[in-house]
Amino acid sequence: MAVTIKDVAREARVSVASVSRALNGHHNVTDETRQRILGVATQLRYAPHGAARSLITRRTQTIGVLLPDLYGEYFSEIIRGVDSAARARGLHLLVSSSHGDAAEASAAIRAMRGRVDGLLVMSPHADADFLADNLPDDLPSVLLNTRVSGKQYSSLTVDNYRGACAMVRHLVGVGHRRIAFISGPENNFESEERLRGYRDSLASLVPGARAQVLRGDFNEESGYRAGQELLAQKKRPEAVFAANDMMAIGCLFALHEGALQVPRDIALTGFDDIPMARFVTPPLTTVRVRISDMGARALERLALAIETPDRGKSSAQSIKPELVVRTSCGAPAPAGP
Amino acid sequence: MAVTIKDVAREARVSVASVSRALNGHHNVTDETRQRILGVATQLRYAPHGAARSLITRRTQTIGVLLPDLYGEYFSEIIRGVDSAARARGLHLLVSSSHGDAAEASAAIRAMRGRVDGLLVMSPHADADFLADNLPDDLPSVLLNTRVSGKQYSSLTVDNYRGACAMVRHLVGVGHRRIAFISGPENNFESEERLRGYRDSLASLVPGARAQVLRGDFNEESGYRAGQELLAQKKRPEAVFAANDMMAIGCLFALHEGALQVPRDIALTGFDDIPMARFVTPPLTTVRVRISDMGARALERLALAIETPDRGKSSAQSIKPELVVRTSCGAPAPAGP
DNA sequence: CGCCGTCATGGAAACGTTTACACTGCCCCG
DNA sequence: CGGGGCAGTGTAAACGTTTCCATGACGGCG
Repeated sequence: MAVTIKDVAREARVSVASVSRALNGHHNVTDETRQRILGVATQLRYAPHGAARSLITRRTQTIGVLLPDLYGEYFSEIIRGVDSAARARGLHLLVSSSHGDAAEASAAIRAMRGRVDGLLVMSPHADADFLADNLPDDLPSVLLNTRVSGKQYSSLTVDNYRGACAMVRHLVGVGHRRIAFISGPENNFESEERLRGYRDSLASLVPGARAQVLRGDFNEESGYRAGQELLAQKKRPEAVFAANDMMAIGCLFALHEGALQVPRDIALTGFDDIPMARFVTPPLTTVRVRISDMGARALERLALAIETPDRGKSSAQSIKPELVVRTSCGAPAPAGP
Repeated sequence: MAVTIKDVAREARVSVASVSRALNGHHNVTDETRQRILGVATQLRYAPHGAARSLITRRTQTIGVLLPDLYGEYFSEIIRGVDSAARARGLHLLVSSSHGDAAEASAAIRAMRGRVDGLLVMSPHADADFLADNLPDDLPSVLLNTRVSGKQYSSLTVDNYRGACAMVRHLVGVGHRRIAFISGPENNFESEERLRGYRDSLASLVPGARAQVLRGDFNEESGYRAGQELLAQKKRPEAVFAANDMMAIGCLFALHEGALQVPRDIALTGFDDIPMARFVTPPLTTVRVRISDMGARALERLALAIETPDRGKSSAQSIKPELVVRTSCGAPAPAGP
């Protein structure tokens, strides 16, 4: 059996109350007894039982993180940001990922009850109904890139729409007119917003242009297939805008196999600016999201909401992404990194 | 206040004992009352309090994961593997990362008491003393790539030594004689083993060869600096073997900036086979570790140890990595991926 | 008809903490 | 010299579960 506070109390010949006080640094305990207790505690290698403690204090020092998936650089960047912010505050992270469907996500949320002080929800397929049904209203939560922005929940969202618009504007500015788009999965908020940005800005900037959308799912494989589709076309677009970097990279490989040079023969751009985007050849022009920063900010927001439950009840923050011009788009890359 | 089991009991006009039995699927409760209880529970949106439950059951359904850092693809691949295995078993993950020094790591382990059923420790700088002082002996643990293999702890280790040997053998086989090495950080078990493999096999395969070791720290930046050092040398090596892929990629960029072609002018190889290794140009010849598999296997081992505390008490498993020949080493790449 | 076994249910203890409250000396002040 | 405050300590309640044990009803069998 593990050593409990009672063992320490017995050994130090005091009550458990005094042990608790001494260990938690309360002032109302003699220096002498405190020293004795601390000595016994370290000697016995006592560590308080987390569950017992948080049962009574109603604090767990833990944040629950709900992710749709852990695959790919995007999500690992997110949790890297979340983790570093959490560590700075002495919080732990209970991660739960890969909730394909709503039922799994719902179960995961329920399982978090009594184990976390707050919830960081990142579910691009979660909608208002799902959240209303599943988010306990006594648990502080922050939503990350979720369809529901505003009113009742605290949220942090990338302005995917404007990011996509900026990219299309850039491509048009470089001189491209026929611009194809590789879309993300259906029913994914981010995916939909980027597509909408593409459609709207193309329509407004290139009157009469026909939007060409290739189906994708955010994974490299689907980008590769889209690239193959493009190769098979007789009249290819001048530029391809993939809804995320991983698909752009997959597409790049397909084009390369088809002996097409990027950007000489065809321009190619992505979205997210995952670390890998700098390393492929040619380096990818993309939309920078500062993924890990976003994770960190989300955690900060949540931590604040936990500390002061009333303040900042439900504010929606939007993050404006930024165009990063490298060479894959055919534009002369600006100086700098 | 959140709804507790008492609320459910009152509403369903039964005792808390019956509610507990009904919800946990025990057989000794009438179908009728069970239905009534279940109805009330869902209607009240009752979710059991995790801390309270695990206080009495002594189970948390959670695994603690101790990582040195969350940065880079290597560790995110690890936790991806761990996570998928955990999910398959219905386990949650309490991650704690970035323990620069032993004191932090020690505190993290203590904080896990009563919150986890087992510990997955990945600390290349952890040694026997540290573990003996800090690992509670009543908590099942699995060590991942840690210096202490064998006797008292259950561990999973990549055979870094043989992996490095295989790489040197390959480079020599391709015809290279002057082979430099970019090392990882000091006091890192994996780093040391890879260096040892390089030294030993170079000495045995190329008698009289001089080992050239450039200091690195596993990060891209240090690989870049090593590349710059190489550029500055008058008599450059024919091949460079970086102790991990990230440094190889950094080095690749430096060489590229110096107008050196890889592999025509100089061969370059890495270690780990992170996903990015396939995507750089030229694709990196490296040593495949199957990082996420390793994480998954480690979790399986731990889960087993938790279920059957006596069996498999402390076995050391070693994973043999595998050479992946792409084009950066100057060898004709074999067919296939 | 009475006894015993079975089964559904309830009461209460237990898990390991924190903390409100009570208690004991002691000092200081009136 | 007595009482009030105060500082240090102990006792016990509370947190929300699970589970042991007791209880009572009921049916079957001798």
